Amino acid sequence: MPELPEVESARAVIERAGLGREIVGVDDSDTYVCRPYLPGQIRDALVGRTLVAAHRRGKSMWCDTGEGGPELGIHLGMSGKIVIAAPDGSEIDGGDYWEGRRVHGDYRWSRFALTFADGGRLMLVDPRRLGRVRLDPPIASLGPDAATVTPAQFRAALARGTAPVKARLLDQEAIAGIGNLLADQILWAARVNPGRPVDELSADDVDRLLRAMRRAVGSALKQGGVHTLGLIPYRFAGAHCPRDGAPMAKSTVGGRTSWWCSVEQAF
DNA sequence: ACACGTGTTATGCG
DNA sequence: TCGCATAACACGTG
Repeated sequence: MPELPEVESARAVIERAGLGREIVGVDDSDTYVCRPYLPGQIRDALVGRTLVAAHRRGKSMWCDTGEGGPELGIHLGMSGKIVIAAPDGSEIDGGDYWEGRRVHGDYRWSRFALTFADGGRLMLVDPRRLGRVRLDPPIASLGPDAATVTPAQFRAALARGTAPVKARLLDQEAIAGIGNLLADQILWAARVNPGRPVDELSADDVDRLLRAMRRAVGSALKQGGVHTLGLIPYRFAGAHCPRDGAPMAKSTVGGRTSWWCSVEQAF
Protein backbone atom coordinates (compact mmCIF):
# COMPACT_ATOMS: atom_id res chain seq x y z
CA MET A 1 0.00 0.00 0.00
CA PRO A 2 2.30 2.73 1.14
CA GLU A 3 3.61 5.54 -0.93
CA LEU A 4 3.75 9.08 0.38
CA PRO A 5 -0.04 9.59 0.58
CA GLU A 6 -0.64 6.36 2.52
CA VAL A 7 2.19 7.17 4.89
CA GLU A 8 0.74 10.62 5.49
CA SER A 9 -2.59 9.00 6.33
CA ALA A 10 -0.83 6.70 8.79
CA ARG A 11 0.99 9.64 10.34
CA ALA A 12 -2.31 11.42 10.80
CA VAL A 13 -3.73 8.32 12.49
CA ILE A 14 -0.93 8.42 15.05
CA GLU A 15 -1.41 12.14 15.53
CA ARG A 16 -5.15 11.75 16.11
CA ALA A 17 -5.17 8.67 18.27
CA GLY A 18 -1.67 7.75 19.41
CA LEU A 19 -0.27 10.77 21.21
CA GLY A 20 -0.24 11.77 24.85
CA ARG A 21 -0.51 8.45 26.69
CA GLU A 22 2.26 6.76 28.61
CA ILE A 23 3.77 3.69 26.98
CA VAL A 24 3.66 0.77 29.41
CA GLY A 25 4.50 -2.10 27.09
CA VAL A 26 6.25 -2.72 23.78
CA ASP A 27 6.17 -5.82 21.60
CA ASP A 28 9.47 -5.67 19.73
CA SER A 29 9.86 -9.43 19.40
CA ASP A 30 9.94 -9.50 15.59
CA THR A 31 13.66 -9.39 15.04
CA TYR A 32 13.35 -8.79 11.31
CA VAL A 33 11.04 -5.80 11.50
CA CYS A 34 13.00 -4.48 14.48
CA ARG A 35 16.46 -5.26 13.08
CA PRO A 36 19.19 -4.68 14.13
CA TYR A 37 17.86 -4.55 17.70
CA LEU A 38 17.54 -7.48 20.04
CA PRO A 39 14.13 -8.10 21.61
CA GLY A 40 13.73 -5.73 24.54
CA GLN A 41 16.07 -3.02 23.35
CA ILE A 42 13.37 -0.87 21.77
CA ARG A 43 11.05 -1.68 24.66
CA ASP A 44 13.58 -0.52 27.22
CA ALA A 45 14.04 2.74 25.32
CA LEU A 46 10.31 3.48 25.17
CA VAL A 47 8.60 2.21 28.32
CA GLY A 48 7.62 5.12 30.53
CA ARG A 49 7.75 7.57 27.64
CA THR A 50 4.95 9.18 25.63
CA LEU A 51 4.49 9.89 21.94
CA VAL A 52 4.24 13.65 21.67
CA ALA A 53 4.36 14.29 17.91
CA ALA A 54 4.26 12.37 14.63
CA HIS A 55 6.33 13.50 11.64
CA ARG A 56 6.84 12.32 8.07
CA ARG A 57 9.27 12.87 5.24
CA GLY A 58 8.68 10.92 2.08
CA LYS A 59 7.68 7.41 3.13
CA SER A 60 9.44 7.61 6.50
CA MET A 61 7.63 8.42 9.74
CA TRP A 62 8.96 9.12 13.18
CA CYS A 63 7.51 10.07 16.55
CA ASP A 64 9.00 12.29 19.21
CA THR A 65 8.95 10.63 22.62
CA GLY A 66 9.47 13.65 24.82
CA GLU A 67 12.44 15.48 26.26
CA GLY A 68 15.58 13.38 26.15
CA GLY A 69 13.86 10.41 24.54
CA PRO A 70 14.73 8.72 21.25
CA GLU A 71 12.75 9.22 18.09
CA LEU A 72 10.66 6.19 17.19
CA GLY A 73 11.04 5.55 13.47
CA ILE A 74 8.39 3.54 11.63
CA HIS A 75 8.62 2.60 7.96
CA LEU A 76 5.64 0.78 6.47
CA GLY A 77 7.55 -1.06 3.76
CA MET A 78 5.36 -2.72 1.13
CA SER A 79 2.48 -3.96 3.25
CA GLY A 80 2.59 -2.11 6.57
CA LYS A 81 -0.36 -0.32 8.18
CA ILE A 82 -0.81 1.55 11.43
CA VAL A 83 -3.78 0.46 13.52
CA ILE A 84 -4.79 1.92 16.86
CA ALA A 85 -7.03 -0.09 19.13
CA ALA A 86 -9.09 0.99 22.12
CA PRO A 87 -8.56 -0.59 25.56
CA ASP A 88 -11.30 -3.14 24.81
CA GLY A 89 -9.49 -4.18 21.64
CA SER A 90 -11.86 -2.55 19.18
CA GLU A 91 -10.24 -0.47 16.50
CA ILE A 92 -10.45 3.23 16.86
CA ASP A 93 -8.36 4.41 13.95
CA GLY A 94 -6.21 3.29 11.06
CA GLY A 95 -6.39 -0.06 9.39
CA ASP A 96 -8.33 -0.91 6.31
CA TYR A 97 -10.61 1.31 4.31
CA TRP A 98 -13.13 0.39 1.66
CA GLU A 99 -14.97 3.08 -0.28
CA GLY A 100 -13.96 5.63 2.32
CA ARG A 101 -15.25 3.65 5.31
CA ARG A 102 -13.08 1.93 7.85
CA VAL A 103 -13.59 -1.81 7.91
CA HIS A 104 -12.26 -4.37 10.30
CA GLY A 105 -9.02 -5.83 9.04
CA ASP A 106 -7.04 -8.92 9.78
CA TYR A 107 -4.55 -8.30 12.56
CA ARG A 108 -2.82 -11.64 12.69
CA TRP A 109 0.20 -9.80 11.38
CA SER A 110 0.92 -7.26 14.07
CA ARG A 111 4.72 -7.05 13.93
CA PHE A 112 5.30 -4.31 16.49
CA ALA A 113 3.04 -2.80 19.11
CA LEU A 114 2.94 -0.20 21.83
CA THR A 115 0.58 -0.65 24.78
CA PHE A 116 -0.53 2.53 26.47
CA ALA A 117 -1.40 3.06 30.13
CA ASP A 118 -5.13 2.99 29.39
CA GLY A 119 -4.85 -0.38 27.66
CA GLY A 120 -5.04 1.02 24.13
CA ARG A 121 -2.56 -0.21 21.56
CA LEU A 122 -0.74 1.12 18.53
CA MET A 123 0.14 -1.66 16.08
CA LEU A 124 2.28 -1.96 12.99
CA VAL A 125 0.36 -4.56 10.99
CA ASP A 126 2.59 -5.86 8.23
CA PRO A 127 2.06 -9.27 6.58
CA ARG A 128 5.22 -9.16 4.49
CA ARG A 129 7.47 -7.86 7.27
CA LEU A 130 9.30 -5.48 4.98
CA GLY A 131 8.36 -2.62 7.29
CA ARG A 132 10.86 -1.47 9.83
CA VAL A 133 10.95 0.01 13.32
CA ARG A 134 14.06 1.72 14.60
CA LEU A 135 15.21 4.32 17.06
CA ASP A 136 16.50 7.67 15.80
CA PRO A 137 15.99 6.71 12.13
CA PRO A 138 18.29 8.20 9.48
CA ILE A 139 16.13 10.78 7.77
CA ALA A 140 18.94 13.18 6.92
CA SER A 141 19.82 11.17 3.81
CA LEU A 142 16.33 11.58 2.35
CA GLY A 143 15.70 14.08 -0.41
CA PRO A 144 13.09 16.82 -0.14
CA ASP A 145 9.54 15.61 0.43
CA ALA A 146 7.64 15.14 -2.82
CA ALA A 147 4.63 17.01 -1.44
CA THR A 148 6.58 20.19 -0.74
CA VAL A 149 9.61 20.06 -3.06
CA THR A 150 10.43 23.40 -4.70
CA PRO A 151 11.00 23.79 -8.45
CA ALA A 152 14.70 24.43 -7.82
CA GLN A 153 14.99 21.29 -5.67
CA PHE A 154 13.14 19.25 -8.27
CA ARG A 155 15.37 20.43 -11.09
CA ALA A 156 18.45 19.73 -8.98
CA ALA A 157 17.22 16.19 -8.31
CA LEU A 158 17.11 15.51 -12.06
CA ALA A 159 20.20 17.50 -12.97
CA ARG A 160 22.99 14.97 -12.51
CA GLY A 161 23.81 11.55 -13.89
CA THR A 162 22.43 9.38 -16.66
CA ALA A 163 19.93 7.17 -14.83
CA PRO A 164 16.49 6.51 -16.34
CA VAL A 165 14.12 9.22 -15.19
CA LYS A 166 11.87 6.70 -13.46
CA ALA A 167 14.79 5.36 -11.42
CA ARG A 168 15.56 8.89 -10.32
CA LEU A 169 11.95 9.58 -9.35
CA LEU A 170 12.08 6.43 -7.21
CA ASP A 171 15.39 7.42 -5.60
CA GLN A 172 14.43 8.46 -2.08
CA GLU A 173 17.68 10.37 -1.66
CA ALA A 174 16.76 12.51 -4.68
CA ILE A 175 13.07 13.10 -3.90
CA ALA A 176 11.36 11.40 -0.96
CA GLY A 177 7.97 9.76 -1.24
CA ILE A 178 7.44 8.62 -4.82
CA GLY A 179 6.80 4.91 -5.28
CA ASN A 180 6.22 2.73 -8.29
CA LEU A 181 2.59 3.64 -8.93
CA LEU A 182 3.02 7.37 -8.43
CA ALA A 183 6.09 7.34 -10.67
CA ASP A 184 4.15 5.72 -13.52
CA GLN A 185 1.27 8.14 -13.03
CA ILE A 186 3.60 11.15 -13.08
CA LEU A 187 5.40 9.95 -16.21
CA TRP A 188 2.12 9.15 -17.94
CA ALA A 189 0.61 12.55 -17.10
CA ALA A 190 3.77 14.31 -18.29
CA ARG A 191 4.04 12.12 -21.41
CA VAL A 192 7.61 11.10 -20.64
CA ASN A 193 9.05 7.64 -21.29
CA PRO A 194 10.21 6.05 -18.01
CA GLY A 195 13.48 4.89 -19.54
CA ARG A 196 14.63 8.30 -20.77
CA PRO A 197 18.02 9.18 -19.26
CA VAL A 198 17.72 12.24 -17.05
CA ASP A 199 20.45 14.02 -18.97
CA GLU A 200 18.36 13.82 -22.14
CA LEU A 201 15.30 15.53 -20.68
CA SER A 202 14.45 18.98 -21.97
CA ALA A 203 13.62 21.86 -19.65
CA ASP A 204 10.04 21.46 -20.81
CA ASP A 205 10.07 17.75 -19.91
CA VAL A 206 11.25 18.59 -16.40
CA ASP A 207 8.63 21.29 -16.11
CA ARG A 208 5.82 18.91 -17.08
CA LEU A 209 7.16 16.28 -14.69
CA LEU A 210 7.10 18.75 -11.80
CA ARG A 211 3.55 19.81 -12.55
CA ALA A 212 2.47 16.19 -12.96
CA MET A 213 4.10 15.28 -9.65
CA ARG A 214 2.32 18.10 -7.84
CA ARG A 215 -1.02 17.04 -9.27
CA ALA A 216 -0.52 13.32 -8.64
CA VAL A 217 0.76 13.73 -5.09
CA GLY A 218 -1.82 16.39 -4.28
CA SER A 219 -4.84 14.41 -5.44
CA ALA A 220 -3.56 11.20 -3.87
CA LEU A 221 -3.09 13.02 -0.56
CA LYS A 222 -6.59 14.44 -0.77
CA GLN A 223 -8.02 11.00 -1.29
CA GLY A 224 -5.89 9.32 1.32
CA GLY A 225 -3.80 7.10 -0.89
CA VAL A 226 -2.60 6.12 -4.31
CA HIS A 227 -4.68 2.95 -4.30
CA THR A 228 -7.93 4.77 -3.63
CA LEU A 229 -7.44 7.05 -6.59
CA GLY A 230 -9.01 4.89 -9.19
CA LEU A 231 -5.87 6.29 -10.66
CA ILE A 232 -4.05 4.06 -13.03
CA PRO A 233 -6.81 2.58 -15.13
CA TYR A 234 -4.08 1.42 -17.48
CA ARG A 235 -2.08 -0.94 -15.32
CA PHE A 236 -3.16 -4.37 -16.48
CA ALA A 237 -2.53 -6.74 -19.37
CA GLY A 238 -4.22 -5.56 -22.54
CA ALA A 239 -4.83 -2.05 -21.21
CA HIS A 240 -5.08 0.94 -23.51
CA CYS A 241 -4.08 4.53 -22.85
CA PRO A 242 -7.09 6.45 -21.45
CA ARG A 243 -6.08 9.47 -23.51
CA ASP A 244 -5.41 8.16 -26.99
CA GLY A 245 -6.43 4.52 -26.88
CA ALA A 246 -2.99 3.24 -27.86
CA PRO A 247 -1.80 -0.02 -26.29
CA MET A 248 0.03 0.36 -22.99
CA ALA A 249 3.58 -0.99 -22.97
CA LYS A 250 4.99 -2.90 -20.00
CA SER A 251 8.56 -3.58 -18.98
CA THR A 252 10.97 -3.27 -16.08
CA VAL A 253 12.50 0.16 -15.57
CA GLY A 254 14.42 1.18 -12.49
CA GLY A 255 13.97 -2.34 -11.21
CA ARG A 256 10.17 -2.08 -11.10
CA THR A 257 7.32 -3.10 -13.37
CA SER A 258 6.43 -0.08 -15.47
CA TRP A 259 3.52 0.77 -17.76
CA TRP A 260 3.48 3.55 -20.33
CA CYS A 261 1.59 4.66 -23.43
CA SER A 262 3.33 3.18 -26.45
CA VAL A 263 2.54 6.27 -28.53
CA GLU A 264 2.47 9.35 -26.29
CA GLN A 265 5.35 8.11 -24.16
CA ALA A 266 7.43 6.64 -26.97
CA PHE A 267 11.11 6.60 -26.08
C1' DA B 1 2.65 -24.96 -8.06
C1' DC B 2 4.35 -20.66 -9.40
C1' DA B 3 4.85 -15.93 -10.52
C1' DC B 4 4.09 -11.43 -8.81
C1' DG B 5 4.41 -7.27 -5.83
C1' DT B 6 2.45 0.14 -3.86
C1' DG B 7 9.88 -0.73 -0.73
C1' DT B 8 14.61 -0.79 0.79
C1' DT B 9 19.30 -2.28 0.70
C1' DA B 10 23.48 -5.18 0.05
C1' DT B 11 26.35 -6.43 -3.63
C1' DG B 12 28.68 -6.18 -7.95
C1' DC B 13 30.54 -4.01 -11.97
C1' DG B 14 32.67 -0.46 -14.87
C1' DT C 1 34.59 6.35 -4.53
C1' DC C 2 30.69 7.09 -7.70
C1' DG C 3 26.71 5.94 -10.51
C1' DC C 4 23.94 2.58 -11.82
C1' DA C 5 21.84 -2.30 -12.21
C1' DT C 6 20.33 -6.32 -10.05
C1' DA C 7 19.28 -9.71 -6.54
C1' DA C 8 17.69 -10.46 -2.15
C1' DC C 9 14.67 -9.83 1.56
C1' DA C 10 9.50 -12.13 3.53
C1' DC C 11 5.28 -13.85 2.64
C1' DG C 12 0.45 -13.33 1.20
C1' DT C 13 -2.36 -13.36 -3.08
C1' DG C 14 -4.07 -14.63 -7.62
